[in-house]
Amino acid sequence: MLDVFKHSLSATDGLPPYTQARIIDLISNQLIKARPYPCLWVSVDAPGSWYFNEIKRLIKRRIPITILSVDRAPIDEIDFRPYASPSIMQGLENPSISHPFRIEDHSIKASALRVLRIMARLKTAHTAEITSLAGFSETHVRTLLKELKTNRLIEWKRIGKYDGWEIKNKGLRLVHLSWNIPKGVHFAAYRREFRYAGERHRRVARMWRAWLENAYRGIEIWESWTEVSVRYGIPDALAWGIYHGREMLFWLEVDSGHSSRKVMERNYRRRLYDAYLHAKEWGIQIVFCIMGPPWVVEEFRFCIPHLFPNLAMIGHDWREFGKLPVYEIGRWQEDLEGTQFRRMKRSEGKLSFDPKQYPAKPKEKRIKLPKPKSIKPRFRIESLDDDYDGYQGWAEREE
DNA sequence: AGTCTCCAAGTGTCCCAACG
DNA sequence: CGTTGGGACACTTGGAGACT
Repeated sequence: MLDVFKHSLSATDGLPPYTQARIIDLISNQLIKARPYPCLWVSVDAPGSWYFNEIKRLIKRRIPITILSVDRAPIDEIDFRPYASPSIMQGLENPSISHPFRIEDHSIKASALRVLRIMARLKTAHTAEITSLAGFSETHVRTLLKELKTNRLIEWKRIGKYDGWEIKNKGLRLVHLSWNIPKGVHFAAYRREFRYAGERHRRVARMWRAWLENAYRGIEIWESWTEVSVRYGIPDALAWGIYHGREMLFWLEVDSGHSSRKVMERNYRRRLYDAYLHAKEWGIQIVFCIMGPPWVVEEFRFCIPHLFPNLAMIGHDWREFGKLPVYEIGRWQEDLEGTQFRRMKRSEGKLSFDPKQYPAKPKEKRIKLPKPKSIKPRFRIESLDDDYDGYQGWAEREE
């Protein structure tokens, strides 16, 4: 007799598809240990097609698994892959993971949990950043944060230059529970972000959602994540939603400009090609945005190997929040001339500082390291497996 | 100057009961 | 039987004030 277990997830859980896929793998591993012939039914609640397709692509199939949208149930064994024996359907009456998370069992509102989940990925953050990622109003997020603080799930403390929020262990445990992370496994995916490197870089990436909503009227962002792996490259931020009735991805790279042009060129050629492959694979359009100081944005045009049919490339001054150039698929657009800073510069004459006369720093030295554990190359190109082992390494070191 | 907090009022949606 | 409107709820908007 075989067993079918059900695992439900939603795109609004605060995790990108890659991380959800890792959870599914962890659950599979757990089931292998617990049962002789387990099968897994994964129920995915997500709009559009990209999220669903990514989950499907990213999971490892160690046991028979079926991935279905939330409104469907497996009908028979051929829904599973690899194939399961027909007898599994006997267990399908009311299958589930041992104790699936139900929010009603906990004294927390759905909106507060959403904020807490975001905190779990960020670890420490300022209110504006959480607001942007949550997609709620600022005041509402504030009240939610206050509630979370009263429940001792997060705390108010000094983060860098200003005060901010940090998730506590209790909060982390609740979030892990809410994601149905099996007990006893190392799951430190929330440490995707480096903590002390590049204040501004991190800030811009976390504000990506709010930035887009400000710049493009009528855009609907479903979710936005920072430092997310999409197999092909790791965008600093990735927003997913619809614009003009079309499902799209908005890929952000923030570049503070501390690398040589050669390194820049090599990195962006690779990254643009990655984005192109991803867009092609899923038949969607991607807007690839570079943000940084003006000279970096200007330099970017020389890093474009050629124009891509499903990729719009835009560049913008990272000091000017809430604005972006109008994009056009298959083209490169920047709006440096239109920014308040450029106008100012022109009226004042030449800048006294010309970054181009200074030698470029090697890439590895661009991150300041107050703590040794924040060592993390900014642009890593490695396989998924390496990446995942990385998580575990981090988790072990910190626990 | 840039943040965060508190407060009051306003919008939009859903449910349900009363009314024509 | 359909519609109407009150209440609850979740969230937004805007403004005053305080902290650093």
